[in-house]
Amino acid sequence: MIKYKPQEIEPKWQKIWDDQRVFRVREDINKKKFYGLIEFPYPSGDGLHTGHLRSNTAMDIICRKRRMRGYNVLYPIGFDAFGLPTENYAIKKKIKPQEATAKNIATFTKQLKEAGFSFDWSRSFSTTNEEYYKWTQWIFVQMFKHGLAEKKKETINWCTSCKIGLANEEVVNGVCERCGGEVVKKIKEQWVLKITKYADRLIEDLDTVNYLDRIKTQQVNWIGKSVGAEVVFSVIPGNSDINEKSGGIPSVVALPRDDDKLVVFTTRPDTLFGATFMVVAPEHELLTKLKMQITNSKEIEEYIIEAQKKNELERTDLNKEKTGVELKGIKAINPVNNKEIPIFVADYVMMSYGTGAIMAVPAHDERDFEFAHKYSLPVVDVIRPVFGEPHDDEESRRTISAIVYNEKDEKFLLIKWKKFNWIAPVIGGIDGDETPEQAAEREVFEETGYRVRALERLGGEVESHFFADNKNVWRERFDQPVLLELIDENKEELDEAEDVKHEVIWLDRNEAIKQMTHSYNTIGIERFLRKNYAFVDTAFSVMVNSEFLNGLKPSEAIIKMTKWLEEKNIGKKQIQYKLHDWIFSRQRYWGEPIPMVYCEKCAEESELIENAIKKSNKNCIIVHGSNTSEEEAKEEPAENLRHWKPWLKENLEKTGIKTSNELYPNDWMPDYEAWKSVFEKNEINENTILIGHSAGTAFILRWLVENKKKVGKVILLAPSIIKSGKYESDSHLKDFEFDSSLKNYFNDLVVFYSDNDDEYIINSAKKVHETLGGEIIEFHKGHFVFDDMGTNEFPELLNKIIEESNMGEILNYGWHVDENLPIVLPDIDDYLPTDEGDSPLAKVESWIKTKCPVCGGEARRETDVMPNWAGSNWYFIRYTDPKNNKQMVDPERAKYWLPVDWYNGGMEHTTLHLLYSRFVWKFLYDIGAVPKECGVEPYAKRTAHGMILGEGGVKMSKSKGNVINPDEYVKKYGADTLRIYEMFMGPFDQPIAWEDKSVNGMYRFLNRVWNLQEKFNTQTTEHKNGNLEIILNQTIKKVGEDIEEMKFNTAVSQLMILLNELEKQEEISIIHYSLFIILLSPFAPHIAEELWQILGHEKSITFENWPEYDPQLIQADEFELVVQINGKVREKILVPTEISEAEVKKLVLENEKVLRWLNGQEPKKIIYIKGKLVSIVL
RNA sequence: GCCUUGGUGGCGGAAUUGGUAUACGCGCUAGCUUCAGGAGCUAGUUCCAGUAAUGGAUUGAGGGUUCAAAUCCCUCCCAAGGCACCA
Repeated sequence: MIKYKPQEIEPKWQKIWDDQRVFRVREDINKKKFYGLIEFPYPSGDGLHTGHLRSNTAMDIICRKRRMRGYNVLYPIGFDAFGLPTENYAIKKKIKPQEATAKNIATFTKQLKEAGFSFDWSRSFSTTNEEYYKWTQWIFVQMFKHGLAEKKKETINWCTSCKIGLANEEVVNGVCERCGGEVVKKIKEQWVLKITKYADRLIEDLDTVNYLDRIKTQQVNWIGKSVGAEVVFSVIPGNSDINEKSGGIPSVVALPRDDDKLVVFTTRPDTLFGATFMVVAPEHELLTKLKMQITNSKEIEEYIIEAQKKNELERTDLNKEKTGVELKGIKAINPVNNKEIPIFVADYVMMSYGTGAIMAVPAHDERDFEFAHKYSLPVVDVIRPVFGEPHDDEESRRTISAIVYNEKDEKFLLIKWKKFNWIAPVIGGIDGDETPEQAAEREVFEETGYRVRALERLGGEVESHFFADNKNVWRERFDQPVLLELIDENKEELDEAEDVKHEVIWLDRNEAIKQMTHSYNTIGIERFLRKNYAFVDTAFSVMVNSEFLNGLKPSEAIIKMTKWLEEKNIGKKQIQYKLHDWIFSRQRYWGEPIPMVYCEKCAEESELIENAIKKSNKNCIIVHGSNTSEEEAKEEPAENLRHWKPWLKENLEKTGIKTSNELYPNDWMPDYEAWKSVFEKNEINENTILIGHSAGTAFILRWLVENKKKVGKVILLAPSIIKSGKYESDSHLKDFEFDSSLKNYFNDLVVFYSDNDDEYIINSAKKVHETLGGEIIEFHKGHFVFDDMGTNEFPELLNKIIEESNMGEILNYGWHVDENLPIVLPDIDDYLPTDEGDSPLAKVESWIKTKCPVCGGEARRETDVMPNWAGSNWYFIRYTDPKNNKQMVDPERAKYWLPVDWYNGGMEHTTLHLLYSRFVWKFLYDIGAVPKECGVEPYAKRTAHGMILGEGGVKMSKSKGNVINPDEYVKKYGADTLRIYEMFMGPFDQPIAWEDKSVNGMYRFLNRVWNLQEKFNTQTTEHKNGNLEIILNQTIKKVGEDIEEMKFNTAVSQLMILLNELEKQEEISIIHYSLFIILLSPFAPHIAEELWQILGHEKSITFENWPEYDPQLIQADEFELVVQINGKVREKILVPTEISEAEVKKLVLENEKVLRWLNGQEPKKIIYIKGKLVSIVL
């Protein structure tokens, strides 16, 4: 027998797999498919690292097992090659990023092939291929067309050393995640993808997938949905002396102006009565808007500057004390009780969450309490903890509990009741008009003889209901905890009566809480110890000091208050997300160009629209009518309506307007009756915008007259049916007066028409304008005509009108899509960004200059390039059809392979990459680019592997010099050894340290497998060895199950157990030997193939059947019965598996050793656990 | 502070539907083999006491439930990773 030489075997088999195309797959509807995916690597200059190998090996094992199970397995690989590291590497080495990428991909390819992964290499691509990024750009274009991409000014994190903008997620501890450089705030125009519109679905659809729980949790936490209410506070001019006036009648009576409002978001509207002040973020607009009213604006300005400095330098210093400044000269009105409360600016409130302003409820929010404590602001309790249940005839009492703390020895003063064995603080009733503080001082002196001084109240009152043994009555107690200090340590003599009842004890913090006999008495000390007097728990509590909420549980109060706010029109239910829209661009070179051009002329024109519909920010209803008569309708090409109808429906639904088929009762005619039902279904008031197109304008006008409703704004797009003073009459439209009286039904009118419409439309538009006034806007060719819905701009524009009517600003006007994809990244020589931080592409004038696709005038290309997330969030789709140059993917191929059945990758990618790619998938699904059959989620299952750490458990890094280079190990031991080691080293999902010594053990294992050939005997066919048979079957079971659960370490150990058993045999049969090799083959494919060939097989082992175990043969016919006496193992007896309980008991009680332990005693109890043990209790 | 994961021999770890704690591997010890070995084979290896039989202890700490706890419950400590004033 020759020696095991992996260096010879492995290249041999890698070549055979390649030459014979063993792992290439095709769609085959007769076979069950399995799509296994690993994160495609970033081909860095450092080469493949051990982490890639671990993840890839794991999925390789799963895929190889699936093939043996008869699945059609797609296991693809590619390269995520755009990005800064390569760009920097190229600059450093003075080569082009294109060259660096090509070189790195070649290295990675070689390394991956040497590891023996069963990839289908024919489907491989790099994100930098033009044929690939053409579609990445296409996806961006689709997003833009659907209003999900927008270029807008954003305060971004700017890395001063990389000269790129970073997403919030990429700033770690105030420095750049990548280079560690300083990060500053900078306002830049950025492309932003509106992932927040998908926030809800990104949470909800998690129910449909099989992800590790911690991955799901991470996704949910990252999105950070909270439900609460938006509440509007009025702002009025006000006296600045808060202490005098707080809670009183407003000092200056002034009607709140429309602008003077402060909107807050709160998850706890139930606590509104406890809101005693407000806080705005330093960036809040109120500060500039009311600058003239604020009397101390200079002080405020200084504070803001101070806060900004902090933001830049030590944003992460969270232990810093809260600071803030009151805005003097203005006040807010708490809308629930009309009380005047002060407003502060403080940097503990963030502009990026909610509305950038809060109502502060110091009694029930730790941060607000801290702030209130520091600035001596009033604290109003609105939630009171309750212990026990109310009881009939209970006696009510107001009490104090005195928390006396001695700082010197850190002990609390408690008293021990001799008769009842109670330990409690001093508790006593409040007499007459005593304050709780006075009562506490008096009670402590009376009961203990110590003279004490009250310091402060520890939160609010605590309600409890209990039976008072000492007085023999039911009690209801409202107890105010008060913190006190000793004046001195002298103790006066007590009355004998008091002394007999109880004794004084001093206990430290742990003992005090532990020894106190009643839970409702510990709350004072707990509040003191936590330095947190704010009460936040809501499990057992009721609302107090809250008028109509009093007596309710907080959870009920939230609902009631939200309803109340809505009725009074001062607030509404609101959902907030932590998730931020995805800031998309990078200002460097090595990425996909963003296929957009900017045309100044178009932008100017679009500003007109912006101005026209600005400020109208509520309901928006679009009424479309296409043709005025059936004859005319029939002339319209059917193609138009096929595009138009679904598009209109979809867009209307996005605005929240419900649509149904009745909108178009027949294929041709818009129907006024149907539109009426739409009007009726929607609340229409002065905030409503009605947009009518073509014949739809008539429906609007008619409806307004019929219903005498006033609306905010009417926008008429290309009105085409108004004729000389009367409305056109036909079978669908009644006559109605078209005159200036219509003006009474709207606040504002805008009429749009475009210059390429026929005279009829132009005249109609002018007629409307003459009669009703309003603004009239003419557009150049291209707008508002929908002869080809797929490419026309009208949908885009309408989208914006819809959207901006709800959102406010419009910034994307002037941006047009360049449809000539791919927009190829030009070859340049100077890779340095400009001083303003723009992409080096900004210097390539010849590339930038282009024609406006809409007006044909001069326009400029976008010079930002996409971040590397862009290419990596849809690559798994492309694997199913990588060579398609007509579509992103062929729907039929997508239907067969997608969704991905199992996706494994690093924990570091389970937040952003996963979230972004799920978002992109959902979008592609919505627009039909991914067929509906593929489902709403891209990955059916997602798992994560632990990181491999360097020797000794520290992170691997080049600077530490502890990076493991897989090449060395492949050379020395072979890939099989490396694969087995990486699987065996520890639990797959946990981080684990590399241990060089252990690798050799795996090599030894494979050597022993190899040497087993010596014992193999073809003559031996049936080798019925009981024990071997059992271990073999156990191994088939365990290895199979463990692979599914990714418990590769125990699968390998089971293979070792089987090997140990095989080695004990004199001779090994062909069955045993073959099965062992098959079980081993997913882990160590090369050696398995070689041994398989030595056995005389001509075909690859890849498609051999994975074995089934025999359940009968898993258990031996005898087992070792463990005998426990009083819980200790005292004896083990070999008994037959089928032994009965009676026999066991008999056998055990006859056992010599057991008798010795029993020592004549009669067992109280004997418990028999079948097949395991017997437990004797004495 | 919050979230997640984890804490078991000298080391990586196994066992968590409560039922023999320490499987498997590394390392170590002794012996065999070999000219030699950072090779191979055999035996041993949780700790303490004992030549041994055997006994006792032991799963981060403490408490509880149970005939029985690494596993379930409570309190606390430690480590790694993530988030970070989220209203």
